[in-house]
Order: sequence, then C-alpha cells, then structure tokens
Amino acid sequence: MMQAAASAAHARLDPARFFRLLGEETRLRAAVLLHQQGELCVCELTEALGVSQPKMSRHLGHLRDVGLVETRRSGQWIHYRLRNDLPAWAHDLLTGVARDLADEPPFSGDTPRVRRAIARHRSECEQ
Amino acid sequence: MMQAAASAAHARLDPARFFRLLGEETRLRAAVLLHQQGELCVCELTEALGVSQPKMSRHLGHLRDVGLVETRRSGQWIHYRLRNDLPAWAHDLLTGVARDLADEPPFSGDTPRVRRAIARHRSECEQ
DNA sequence: TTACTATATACGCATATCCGGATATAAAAA
DNA sequence: TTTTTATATCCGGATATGCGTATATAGTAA
Repeated sequence: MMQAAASAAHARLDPARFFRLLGEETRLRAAVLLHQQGELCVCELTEALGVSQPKMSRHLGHLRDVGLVETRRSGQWIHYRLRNDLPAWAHDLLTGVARDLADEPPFSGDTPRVRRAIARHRSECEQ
Repeated sequence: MMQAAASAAHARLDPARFFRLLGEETRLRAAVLLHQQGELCVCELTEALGVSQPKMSRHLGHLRDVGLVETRRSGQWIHYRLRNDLPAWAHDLLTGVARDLADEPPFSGDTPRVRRAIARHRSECEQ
C-alpha cells in the first residue's frame, strides 16, 4: 500500500478542455475542495457533495484522465489530489477559481461539509 | 442606429455554465479578446479567429444568451462587449482567465491578429 | 425598387456528455 | 475461505453540443 499512481491520460490538457472539466458542477465542486483541502478520498468527497458513489467516481476519473488530479492508494481508500506538475496557466487558473468561488453557493457550503466528512471518516478509521 | 440591446437570456449564469461557455475554443478565444479589446464587431472576431461567419455568430449568441456579453448595433455592424454588470465572481474569473492565458497559444497569436483586423476594418469603414 | 453587406438562424446530422442501476475489482475483516 | 467495504466501470438511453450548408433578416447604397 501507499503506492503513487500515474494515469493513462487519454485526453490532453488544453485550456478549452480544462474549462469543460470545470463545466460540470460535481467536478467543479470537487476541484475546489481538492484545492482547499489538499487531499481527499472518494468517500469524503461523496459525502460532502451528496452524490452517488458511481457518479463521484466517474467524475474523478475524468479529472484524472485529463491529468488534473492524481491518486494514491492507502489500504482500501483512494486519495485524490491536484497534480503539482500542472502547466502554470492551469495552476494559476485553479487558484483563482477556488478563491473567486469560495464564498458563492454551493461552494461556501461545501467547505464545512467536507470538514465534517473528513473529521468523521478519519476518526472512525483510526488515521 | 446606436441602440443598446438587451438579451433574452434563456439560461442562467451559474459557475458551471460559465465554465461550459469557456469550454469551447472559439468562445474562449473570443471572450479573451473581448476582455482585452473592450468591444469588437463580429467581422473583426471572425477574421481574427479564422472561423466561418455562422460559427462565430452562433458562439457569440451563446455568450449573449447566458448574459456574458451584450451587443450594440451601429449601422450594419454589431459590436459585442463583456457586460459590466456581471457577478463579481464572473468578472474576477474572466480577468484571471485573460491574464493566465495571454501568453499561451493560440491566445498569444490572437492578439496581433485582432489588432490587424481592427485596423483594417476601421480604416476601410471610415470609423 | 434592386443589390450588396453584415449578421442571425434554421436544418440535418454526428458526436459528446451525463445519468441511474448493475456489476466488477480489490483490499480488509471475520 | 466468506463477507464487507471502497472504488471503478459497464450498459442503455436521454439530452446536449457542435458543425456545415443554406437561408433569413436587417441595414446601406445605388
């Protein structure tokens, strides 16, 4: 366990595709939360956003296919985080997105929700 | 002539829709140019981006339907510009987008192209 | 009026995207 | 081993999106 994982990346990360990724609300909210929180497992995101598990997994898979996020397995959990080797424009845009949307619904409500999800998950799971 | 025009706005401007708008390259390049140049007519954008007239018009129509841009008719030309009453998050995001993409292709090449298109159009048309 | 220019829209079609539900995979626990 | 938990993926089907071509609309000029 604790293995870093690369991705297949079928689709290149150009600006238009980057914005198409952010053009679906579940992915957008997840991207903002990952920028805020650094690393989250699928179950924490699923609970914080109130979406079904297949839906969450599918959208995280899209983010990974385009190279926006990478994954790390730790036991039965898979942790997602933004890649730190993104192009400068993508890194800067993400920072702006997270800042400019932080106080807008539904993003403003996602932050406390993910904090509760993290607290509960990590206390129940001895990490 | 010189009449301000409002739009029907069938679709509300939420963050996900905003990013979906920017998720198509022609619209993204047009939005960046409008942010840079302030106001452009359809023929200037069409020439600068090298796309067909119906395609340019259709994509500008999408930007207008969602309320990102507004139009002003002046004779036979229709000038598009970003609305100045956008939500703060949309205004701030657009500023960041224009800044972070300015030096990336194809946006970096669009700037001189639109300048030439503006110069030619406005000299040929006595404005 | 007619002709010309600029812009918008309609049509038909191809492809992309999204969803819910079922199922597959993999690790952990019993 | 079996069971449970976490995550990923497959299957249909519905809807959205984008394109080229043709045409409509509106203003200008002759």
